[in-house]
Amino acid sequence: MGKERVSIYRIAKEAGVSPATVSRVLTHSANVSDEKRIKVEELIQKYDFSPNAMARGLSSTQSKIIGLLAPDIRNPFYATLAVECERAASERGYILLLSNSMNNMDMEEYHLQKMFEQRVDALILMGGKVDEFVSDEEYVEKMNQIADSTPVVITGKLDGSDCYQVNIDEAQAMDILMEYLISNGHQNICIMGGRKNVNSTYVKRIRYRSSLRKYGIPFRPEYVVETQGYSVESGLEAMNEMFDSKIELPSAIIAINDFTALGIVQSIRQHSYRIPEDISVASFDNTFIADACTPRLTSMGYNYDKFGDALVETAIAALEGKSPLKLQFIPPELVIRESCRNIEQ
Amino acid sequence: MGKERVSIYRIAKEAGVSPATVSRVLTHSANVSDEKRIKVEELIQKYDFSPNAMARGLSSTQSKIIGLLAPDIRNPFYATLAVECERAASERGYILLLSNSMNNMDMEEYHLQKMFEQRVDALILMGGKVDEFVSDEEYVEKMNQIADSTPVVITGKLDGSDCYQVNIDEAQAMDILMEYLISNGHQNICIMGGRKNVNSTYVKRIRYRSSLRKYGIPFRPEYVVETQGYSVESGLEAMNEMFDSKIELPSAIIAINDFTALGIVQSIRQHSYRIPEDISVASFDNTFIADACTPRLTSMGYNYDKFGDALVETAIAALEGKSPLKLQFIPPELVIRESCRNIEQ
DNA sequence: CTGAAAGCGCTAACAT
DNA sequence: ATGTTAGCGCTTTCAG
Repeated sequence: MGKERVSIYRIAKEAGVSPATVSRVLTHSANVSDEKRIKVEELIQKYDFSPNAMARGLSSTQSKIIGLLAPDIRNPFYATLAVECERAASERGYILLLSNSMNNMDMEEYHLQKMFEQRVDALILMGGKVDEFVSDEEYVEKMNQIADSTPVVITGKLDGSDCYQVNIDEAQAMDILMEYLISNGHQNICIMGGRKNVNSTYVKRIRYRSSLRKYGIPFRPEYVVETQGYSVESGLEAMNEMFDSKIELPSAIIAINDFTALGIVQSIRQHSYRIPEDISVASFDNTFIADACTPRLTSMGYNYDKFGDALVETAIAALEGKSPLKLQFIPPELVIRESCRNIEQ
Repeated sequence: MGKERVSIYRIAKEAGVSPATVSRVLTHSANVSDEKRIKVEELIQKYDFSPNAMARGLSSTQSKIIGLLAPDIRNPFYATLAVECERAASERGYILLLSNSMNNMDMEEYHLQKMFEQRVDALILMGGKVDEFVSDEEYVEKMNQIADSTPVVITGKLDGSDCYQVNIDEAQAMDILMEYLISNGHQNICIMGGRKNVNSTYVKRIRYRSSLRKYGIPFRPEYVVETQGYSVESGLEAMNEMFDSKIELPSAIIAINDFTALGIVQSIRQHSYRIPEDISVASFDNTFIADACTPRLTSMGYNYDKFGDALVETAIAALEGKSPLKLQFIPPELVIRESCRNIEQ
């Protein structure tokens, strides 16, 4: 370690070329004679040299970093998406800088700040503030300010913002799920979990009602159950309350996500009902939870790998000055397992 | 955007001071007269200026980034640990650069390379190669090479390496769990899941046997069940095989982790046995899975937030030239839920 | 306490 | 095809 750190200067001197030439072979940005190129490559090999990303970024004014701000990767939905974004970014020569906002404004701001300091080339935002039904004005203003210098791609919605949006087609997802349940003879269908001020939840409820209308099934307000959280516990408590109330039990329950479904399943089992014999349960997201649950959950899934691709591709297209679509939808897919039954037979 | 980007020069000029002075107020690295400091701070506020981390890093030769290489954050164990490391790093002014190796050597190398290019100040490695019982010689050599210039902290083991280690005390964890089961009357205890060439698994098996010996319980080799993976499916298959074989069913099963436990629970239920009435199940890691399972799983947990602190603190101490402990252990804690019963009554 | 100036390691014109 | 020369935006001696 007493040695001079190796830089392109060191390589250049030893190879008898200029630093610029070393840079050229490093970036393939221009032709270099075979002779010199090979010489330089040998030295690079010899010293196991790799260029300093900070210097490169400073000089090129491109960090080759994409920032990804998620609410909490302990939620498998975000973990899966994050992993796919990382893959997509790597495939395109970018690094993913992942942070968790923990659903906390201060944290969110802190990480946004740090990402800005790193001069990330683009920003991907998911969940949290960008998923609220009524967009926070100040927040929108701040995002627009960022979007002014850095492309911002969001999963969710942010009214009046300059951001690119790549969203799950929640509407279609709910339509498909409702059709599946109704065609299996269900009429008393409950949608359980979530807050109406969360956009994705709002959209699902809207489509739930329009599906009912389409099939001529009367809407029962008590079958739309709001919960504060999107957790296992939320589902458990909501379902317990339904048992405690005198509400007629639905034949099928749509959980707002896999976590909530898990809680609902627990409650149902604790009350000695069987799934799907007595009650059918379906959910959204199709994380590994759906597959790990007993019985395995029928769930609306998304092609996460395409989702990651779309997010990252949009970000990169935007930062390269191309104009990607402002709004894209990821098609949902119904994954049928053992938690729903046909009640007509 | 036609405007000159704001840098410390812009601030300096407008404040009538030198760039060095702006830098000083930014870093609090030296005293600046109140008058000038306030003037500068006002301008910083006005332009919403934040320093370019690449320039700062290049100049100071400190990136203030800690790299964290995990196998796969879709596994809640790693997700939890990653979140805690991120928190710990943030609290100390560092950024966490998280990547997933996906249990793939090429990916691991790729991300290690990228982290090196970013000149991360320290590296935290978990799972994968650093958890193999027989350490890969070439890998050790490479890690030592990295450790030569960058502190490396690992969770796991790497024989003959210069790395710092922060490990779960697997031995104590197994001892506690065995004592709990045995004191609840269990004699036929099975340990299911994992590969013996994974260090953490190896240690658990060793202590399993020594616990048996301590309590004078005969060792039955058929009660040590190896699986290739650490997944739900691994557990399901292993338990199914046990049912298919003519082996006497154990009264308690220790799963190598929560995932495997989940699979085991599924298999047991499919075979119409009850938990814990017929068979007790316990596991390691105490992720949210243990709490979400039905019945809720008794599991050996760790204080993840202390774990994250230890990892990050060790990394930072090392990079600051202090000499943290080379080897530290995180104490385990038994979380008792409803999946094990006392069979003596 | 403050400013001038020299880098940090690379890329990107601009020459040649 | 290759070398020279400026920077990129900050920190850090070194003077004063």
